[in-house]
Amino acid sequence: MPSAPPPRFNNYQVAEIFDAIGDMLLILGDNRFKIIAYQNAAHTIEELNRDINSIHAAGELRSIPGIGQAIGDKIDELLTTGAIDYYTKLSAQVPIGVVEMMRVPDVGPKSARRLWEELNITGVEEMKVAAQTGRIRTLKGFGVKSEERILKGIELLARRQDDRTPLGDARPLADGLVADLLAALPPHTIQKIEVAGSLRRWRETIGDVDILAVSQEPVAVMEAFRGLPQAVEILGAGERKSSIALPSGMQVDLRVVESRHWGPALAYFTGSQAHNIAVREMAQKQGWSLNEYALTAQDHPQLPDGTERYFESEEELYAFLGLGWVAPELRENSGEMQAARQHSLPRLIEVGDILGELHSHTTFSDGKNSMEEMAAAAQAAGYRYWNVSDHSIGLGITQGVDGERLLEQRRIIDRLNHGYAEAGSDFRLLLGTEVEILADGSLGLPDAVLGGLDVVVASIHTGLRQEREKITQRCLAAVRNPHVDILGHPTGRLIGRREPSEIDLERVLQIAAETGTIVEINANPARLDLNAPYARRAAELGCKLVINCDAHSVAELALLPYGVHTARRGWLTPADVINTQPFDEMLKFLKDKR
DNA sequence: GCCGTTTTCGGCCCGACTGTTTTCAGTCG
Repeated sequence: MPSAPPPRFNNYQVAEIFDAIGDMLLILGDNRFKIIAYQNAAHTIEELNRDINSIHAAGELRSIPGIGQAIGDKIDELLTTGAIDYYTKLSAQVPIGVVEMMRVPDVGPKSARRLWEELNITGVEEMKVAAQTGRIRTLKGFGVKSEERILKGIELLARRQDDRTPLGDARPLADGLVADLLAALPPHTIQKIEVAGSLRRWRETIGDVDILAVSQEPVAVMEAFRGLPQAVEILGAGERKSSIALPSGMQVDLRVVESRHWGPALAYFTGSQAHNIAVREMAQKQGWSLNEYALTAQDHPQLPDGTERYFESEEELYAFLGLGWVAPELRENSGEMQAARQHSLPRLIEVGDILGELHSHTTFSDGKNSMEEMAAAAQAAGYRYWNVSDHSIGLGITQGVDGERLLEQRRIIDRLNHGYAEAGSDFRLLLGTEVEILADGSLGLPDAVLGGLDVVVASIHTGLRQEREKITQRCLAAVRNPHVDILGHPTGRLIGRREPSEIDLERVLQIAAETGTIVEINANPARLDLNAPYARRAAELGCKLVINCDAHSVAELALLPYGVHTARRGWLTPADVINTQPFDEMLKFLKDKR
């Protein structure tokens, strides 16, 4: 009897298993470096820009950094048999509820293990009851405060539905906090202040907000920070470091350092942890120990131990170590250290490089502003060209455009373009559509209509849950259509709300490269689709990309930085992105469609 | 458990804050 094929695991699911193994080993008190190895492997797999199944099939698991013999074998076992024996045995040993207890802030592996072994507590709810009834204080080393902290932590955990905040929510919150803090203090109390952490790296979701400041009066700054009206909870209160919780449950940390420490401090608090460790290891090889304040000589060939070096900027610190300055978006220990050593870091794309927008909506479909209003806003924002691309009819949720309404849009665009030319402006409108890729792979408008348009964006909005092969073929049919210029938001994901479709992106990107189809990075912070790792992969495969706001209103023109910084996280240069090009050159890329 | 521009064995980043302590472990980032 033929056995059923093992279930398919995606990168995220594989990473979750190795994360869980790491957590269980933590609770069991196993070798800490072994635990770090599992955590690193999980992190690497989650960030991978290729499907782990295809890497496995190619026999290339061991070429992934951080995957060696043991973990490589376990991945092979999982993908071949559908399970990992080692993981199954660990799961039988450590109750899953004990692992979950570690998700409560201030409950770590040591506490979780003692509560489990000494009080027989095997879940968050049991832990809550034990804290409420004063059982926990009976343990040596735990007191009333410990119980209060645990209860507070459980409350905090419940308040935030998800433990990470989308970038698009966190960024304005952080900027608002900085403004409020500055306003709460006498002028010039703070000399420098910057949002660091994963926000400065423009990660698509944020765990907590890190703010770094320089001030001669750290205590006053700390007090003002903890006194902010947004602070519903004080999570920590030191002389130079405080933490607060916002109503959403998100944590914000503020650190105050001296001016001479700014370089190492900003680098340190920007992270990522993996990047920091790599920088520290480099420093160590040169006889320096690096912390968030300074380099300190340690086994240095010429200098006595304890000799310190300070840096007022990150650039000086990196240069001292023989490294080019690494843009925060690249600091993920995914090749940037090697490039920094060789001084071959790319000239990353910047917001100012973007000259036009090729995907936008108006009141002809589900946009909030008219064509005239959108065009005026685009022109005022300094764009040189703007493509009006309303949804094709039949999407159900919106009205849309058909051949006739497109003719109406063409008349408006011709009139407006004529006006720009008359006024001596080189700003130009283009007529396009965001045509729906239907469930069977055909398009929502006939080729004869698409052929008359300047720019065709093709996207999927429905049937996103189709199985892998079906949705991949559906998308490939659109990519191969000679009228389709751009593939819009390729995976359809909505961060924190809707998983990406099962689409085989590796294959889609290959065919996009072959056919000269441009791939979109959708700048809406809810989408960021392609994501950074796949944007990087797309460029590697020879695709050209476009960064589009997909603006549905004048206000959404402001979303562009989210797209550009995602492109930067994908190592993209202006040459990779067609809407950095002047109008005529950009059109040449569109005509390159094969 | 991983890894090698000093190493295939012996390393593997570093400090602030808190609580329950009488000098430090746990947690976090």
